[in-house]
Amino acid sequence: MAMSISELARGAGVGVETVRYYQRRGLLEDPRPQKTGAGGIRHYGPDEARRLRFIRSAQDAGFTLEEIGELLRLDSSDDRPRAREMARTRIAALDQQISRLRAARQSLAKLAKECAGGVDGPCPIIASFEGVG
Amino acid sequence: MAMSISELARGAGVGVETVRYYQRRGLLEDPRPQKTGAGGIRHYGPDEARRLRFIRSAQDAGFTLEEIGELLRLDSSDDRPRAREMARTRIAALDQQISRLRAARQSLAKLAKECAGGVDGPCPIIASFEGVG
DNA sequence: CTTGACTCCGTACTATGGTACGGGACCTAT
DNA sequence: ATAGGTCCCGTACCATAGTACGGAGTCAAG
Repeated sequence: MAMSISELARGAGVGVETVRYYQRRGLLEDPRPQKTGAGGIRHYGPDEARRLRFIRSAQDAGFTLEEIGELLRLDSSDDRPRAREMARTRIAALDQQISRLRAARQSLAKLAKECAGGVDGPCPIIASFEGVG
Repeated sequence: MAMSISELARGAGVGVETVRYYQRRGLLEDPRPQKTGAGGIRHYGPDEARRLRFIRSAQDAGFTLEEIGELLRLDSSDDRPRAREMARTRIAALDQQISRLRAARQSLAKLAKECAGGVDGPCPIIASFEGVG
């Protein structure tokens, strides 16, 4: 049940240094300040593991660590409007980004196709992107 | 026909400093080395403008500036296999990224919905992402 | 022929998200 | 009880993609 930092890290697919970085950023709590003075080895439970996985998911969703910090704070507060707003804002950004990536994919497909077509000579890489940006 | 650096930059929606940065990186040529010694004010034509727009498009497609440099070099070489390979690799990465973003969008929609549902108390932000990463 | 906008150039600084390093403490198996 | 593997801690460093700054040169208009 109680994990070491390296087990915690491995469980989320990140490095130990990354976990420690998140602690420094205040995204993960450092489970120990109340202990009797001396600095000893930390132990982590499923809560920390979930929190860490959440951080990675939220990162995949495009939130910055800064925003993730806010989300984590919201998770235990009652500010629903703020949480909804953040979600909506990010969804809009995601939709935009997804369309951009789709457009980019189109251009690349075009590039690959045109490049496969001719027999020799350079393929028109720059031209393949014309009228896209 | 001949533009100043700031016109070139504006035309691509970037800053002058960014153009100069790309020149330093070797992505845009510096139109002048062969001129008679003295360093004077550069003038840019439609070629440079297209090249700059390409850089932005390729960035949207997720290529790094390093990779864009390679693409630009490929554009005037005959290495079609390499160009196709880069395109295919990037398309695969884009497809992955698009799915990830879609999944993230799902989670966020869930978060927004659950957060809108209850009347008070915190909304389960972390829980909304469970089973996503 | 000066003023103000723009340019050039080099260097330094920024933000983001880590990654590495070195020394000491600690824990476990032999 | 000692060797090897972890852990803790602070500090430093890294890559990417710019952005800012200061001083000097240049250019067009009034």
